[in-house]
Amino acid sequence: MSRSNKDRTAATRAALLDAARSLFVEQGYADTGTPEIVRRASVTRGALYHHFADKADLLRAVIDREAHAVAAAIDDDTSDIDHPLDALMRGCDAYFAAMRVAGRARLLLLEGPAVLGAAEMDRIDRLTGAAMLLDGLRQAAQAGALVETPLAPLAEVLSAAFDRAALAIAQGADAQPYRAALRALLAGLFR
Amino acid sequence: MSRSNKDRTAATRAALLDAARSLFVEQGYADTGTPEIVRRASVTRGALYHHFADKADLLRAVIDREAHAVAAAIDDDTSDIDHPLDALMRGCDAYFAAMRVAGRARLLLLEGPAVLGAAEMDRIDRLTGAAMLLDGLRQAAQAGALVETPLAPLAEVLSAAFDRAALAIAQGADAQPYRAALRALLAGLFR
DNA sequence: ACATAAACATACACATTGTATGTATTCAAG
DNA sequence: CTTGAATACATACAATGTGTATGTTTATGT
Repeated sequence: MSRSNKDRTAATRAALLDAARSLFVEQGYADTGTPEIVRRASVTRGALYHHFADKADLLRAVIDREAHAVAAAIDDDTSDIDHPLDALMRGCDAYFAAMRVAGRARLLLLEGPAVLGAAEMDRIDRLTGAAMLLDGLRQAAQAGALVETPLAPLAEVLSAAFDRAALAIAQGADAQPYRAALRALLAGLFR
Repeated sequence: MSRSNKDRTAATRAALLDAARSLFVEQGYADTGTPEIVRRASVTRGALYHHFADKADLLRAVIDREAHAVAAAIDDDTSDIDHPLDALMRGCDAYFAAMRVAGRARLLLLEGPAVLGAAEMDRIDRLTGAAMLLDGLRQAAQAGALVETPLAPLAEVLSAAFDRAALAIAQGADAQPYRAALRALLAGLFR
């Protein structure tokens, strides 16, 4: 039987993304070789380098997929809430839940920044988690409920605080204290 | 002339640390080979592997030195302040100043976590910047001036917020807005 | 002075990356 | 339905880097 080119490409790319994701999570990006990846994906290195520019480009694709999944999860949980502080705190919980998916924290918070650089990760973040946080803050500010301070940098550093908590939780820490700490931070911004 | 073994070791290690630091900053850890490092340090790869277990161990040594420099700088600037919030805000400024040293942010906040792992970086952090932040919060709490919340996780996520700001500033962003955002965060914790 | 150990230097085995080149499969046009 | 072109791979290769094993020199303690 013969598959269309579109199907072949989709299948091969998916196999590579899945194999790469699992290996990057198990062993880290640097300690995973392309021979190992293609073996697990049941394709050849030729296929890999046909679909991706290099190993880093493969990681970027893996991370893109992961970031969009997180954004979608948060979006689902916060779309129908009106009070700004409530929405922020719900978003906070949704983010933690989404980041519990095995390996996600490592990919998005450790390997990504180091391999792709902080600038590229910022670009990805802006399409996903950080954007929602900034939105939430904007709405709160319009309601006049927020302290005076530039919002974009505030969202950025808050986002980093969330990230750190997510990483700690992903590595086995108890979620409750972090949840409390972040809620205290958010609440402190309201007046 | 003959140098003592202690002197030889010190000189060789210093040359390797300096060469590695500059190259890691210029090109990143992954894109810097040991042949290039030893060339710049005017030693051989044999010397490198005599003093360090592997390439990652060399990075750890570089980062250790960097972290201690940051801690010392903060300590200098905050040792003689009594009001807790003042001390925290001064510590904040001292941290930003220390992190402006070229390459420091990249080493401590990008390469370190990825190569050495979050756990190892936590261990290093606890000896340096994060420890001082936790101390400051503890003093504030004892003065009864802080909101109710577990201090260790709070210090951890706050530390991450500082890190993110330092990274942005190191990459050319204006420091003022970040300073304002972090001060707003700190101030919000006091009642 | 001599044995020992530390501090290098050299050579090598192995793995990995990206590329270049070759082949098979699909697609588009006539 | 055939044919040329493009896409999707597969294979082979060159270059480079890592860690280790082994050799050599220099200091150290007795």
